[in-house]
Amino acid sequence: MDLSERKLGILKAVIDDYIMTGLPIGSRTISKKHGFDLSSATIRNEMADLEELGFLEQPHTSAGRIPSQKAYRYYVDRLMRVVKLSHAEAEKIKRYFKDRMSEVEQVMEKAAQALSDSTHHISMVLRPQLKRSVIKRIQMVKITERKAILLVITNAGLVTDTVIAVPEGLTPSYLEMIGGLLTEKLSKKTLEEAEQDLICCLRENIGINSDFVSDIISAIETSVEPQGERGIVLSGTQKIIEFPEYMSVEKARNFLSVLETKEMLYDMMKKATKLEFSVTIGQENMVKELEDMSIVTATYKIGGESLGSFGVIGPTRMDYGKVISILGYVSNSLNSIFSNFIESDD
Amino acid sequence: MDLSERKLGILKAVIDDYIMTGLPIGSRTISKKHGFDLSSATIRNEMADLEELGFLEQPHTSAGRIPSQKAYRYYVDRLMRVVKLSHAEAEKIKRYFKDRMSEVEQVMEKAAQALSDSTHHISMVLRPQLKRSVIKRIQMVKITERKAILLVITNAGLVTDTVIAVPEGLTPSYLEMIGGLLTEKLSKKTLEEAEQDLICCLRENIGINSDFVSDIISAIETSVEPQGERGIVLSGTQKIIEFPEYMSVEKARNFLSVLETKEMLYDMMKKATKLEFSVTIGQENMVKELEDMSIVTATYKIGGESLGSFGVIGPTRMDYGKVISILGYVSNSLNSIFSNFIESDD
DNA sequence: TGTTAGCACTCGACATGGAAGAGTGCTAAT
DNA sequence: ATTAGCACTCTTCCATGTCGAGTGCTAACA
Repeated sequence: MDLSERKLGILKAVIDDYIMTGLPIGSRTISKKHGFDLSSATIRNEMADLEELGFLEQPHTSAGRIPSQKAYRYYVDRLMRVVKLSHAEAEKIKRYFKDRMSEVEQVMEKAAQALSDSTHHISMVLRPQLKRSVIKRIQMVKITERKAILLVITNAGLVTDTVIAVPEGLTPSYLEMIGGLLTEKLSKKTLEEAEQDLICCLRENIGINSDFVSDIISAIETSVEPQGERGIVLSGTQKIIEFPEYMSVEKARNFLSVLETKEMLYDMMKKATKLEFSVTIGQENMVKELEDMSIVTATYKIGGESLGSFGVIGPTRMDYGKVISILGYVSNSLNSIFSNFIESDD
Repeated sequence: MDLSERKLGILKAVIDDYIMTGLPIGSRTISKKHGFDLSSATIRNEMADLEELGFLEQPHTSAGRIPSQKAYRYYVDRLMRVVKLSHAEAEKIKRYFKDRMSEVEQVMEKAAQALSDSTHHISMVLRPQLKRSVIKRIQMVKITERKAILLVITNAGLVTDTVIAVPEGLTPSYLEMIGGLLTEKLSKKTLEEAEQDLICCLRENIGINSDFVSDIISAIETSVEPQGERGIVLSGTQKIIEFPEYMSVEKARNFLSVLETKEMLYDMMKKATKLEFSVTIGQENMVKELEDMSIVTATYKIGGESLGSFGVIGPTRMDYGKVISILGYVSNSLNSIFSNFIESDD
């Protein structure tokens, strides 16, 4: 699996060039553009070797070569240089985050926009996985005769709020009392634990109108894990038409239908929450519809813990180096924004 | 401008057929498919007349004819039959609204999805224009040491909630007091009036930390009218690739850039709030990038007043009859959902 | 007078067939 | 080990020809 210095150089040249142009690269191009002091014939021999090793492919007999998936993998693992962002690019991203933001929703949206705008790929941002964050308080505020807002406040400084219906005639102080009860039962627990508790043993302990209680419970539950559609934010789906690889309407449609359901992406992103960076190239993702797409992800932290991930999805021919450096930059931005959400425990 | 019965029939046949197939219609097709007892030659003569009158156009000499914008206008105003939705179609829409929903955001999203799914066009839903709804109460709830949630409760039963920063050391009861003060000053006023008041004469009246007060004010202001991006929900933008008229990448891109900025759409939708239904065909919309798109809108009511509009945008070749009946159905659905948001004034 | 049949004509869609150009593999010379 | 040269392959592009759909016009018909 060890390639000669020269083969490495040629492989890198082919990949770099292909990432830029999207066109198969011929031996002549390489001997000219990239200062190798070798004739095209020599390069040809080397390229033939690389093809035999599975790093290059020919779309047809007399076209140039294009990198294989194996080549991209090798590139990402060993050849790639993660470039530092230019000042202009960094500024462009900063601009998205310049408003002071106090709501997760808004931050996610901005992040998604910044990503797709900078990378020119479709971006995905996973909502924070709050399961492991700890409840500080639960509070209910009556807003009209029959409605209240349920606030769940966690140590991550994040709040989820849901409007719930309340039986007529409940006094505000009564609601407050229930809030107090819930806080007492559930505070110091993670949302995940709380969910368990809610299901099994809360109903009995609070001897009130049971319809109301189950409303509250389901509200807390959905706030813990907003599923599928609401769990992931996409941006820049329009970008696909810019990629020649999706000119075939058939493919484009298939791909879009995957994006629309989101389930698949949601699962992937959730797994990716464990790794600081991940790069999944082509068929590595095991999903047929995405077999010539790559997915690059990174994570963000809230209170020191990786609670969510985000990334981009695009054709395997992707400028991995640049994408990764952009993700890194956004990751830092998110971390610092979210750190403002947190307050030291009292 | 009065056409003979026969010309009318032929015109309708051409439009109906073109809406279905997207292909130019020849005289033969019409004499065969649509039970006219006339030969193709006769139809040809009539079509030549219709072309002279500006209702039909020929893409090139020996193709069939396609309807002109004028024809669509005529069709919508006089020829079209608004078909009743089939049971299956109605059910399909109902399914989107089956969950009990308590938040405007969610309703809008579902409505947009239902629309784009049923019409196969891009759909747009305008957030309720709350300016004219009346404030009932303003309340602040402290959630952490330095944060509070600001709740604005209106007679439309709608709540906007924003997280705001509070100076350290403010007691909950103090916040409650400020809430009470604001309620006293602003309740019974429309949000629009309230905005005026806030700007000119509130600062002096409440002699507190002025940074904090202006935070509150700007939070209320943005809750009154979430501009541009946040004021309109789009769905189904992916649909464009399904339309042959957008195969030219250049056009598609232009169109998408209009959608992305949203400003234009926002203005249109806002104007449309005044009319129960509106149909804007092709160049009637005065926007160059949308010159071969049509926009059909309807409105929804909250508490008897038209507070928002929604609609679809698609190629002029659009099944207007069906689209309008779908909009009608969705309008009813929204009205009944929102009526649950309201509670009788006390 | 309105309708129809017939015919020449036009134009796009599609298939066919070189010619040009890019790139390759192989061989022989350096 | 490298390179120049050459035959070969395959795509792209353009010109050409054919087919079919549709038209407009004229003459005949009811």
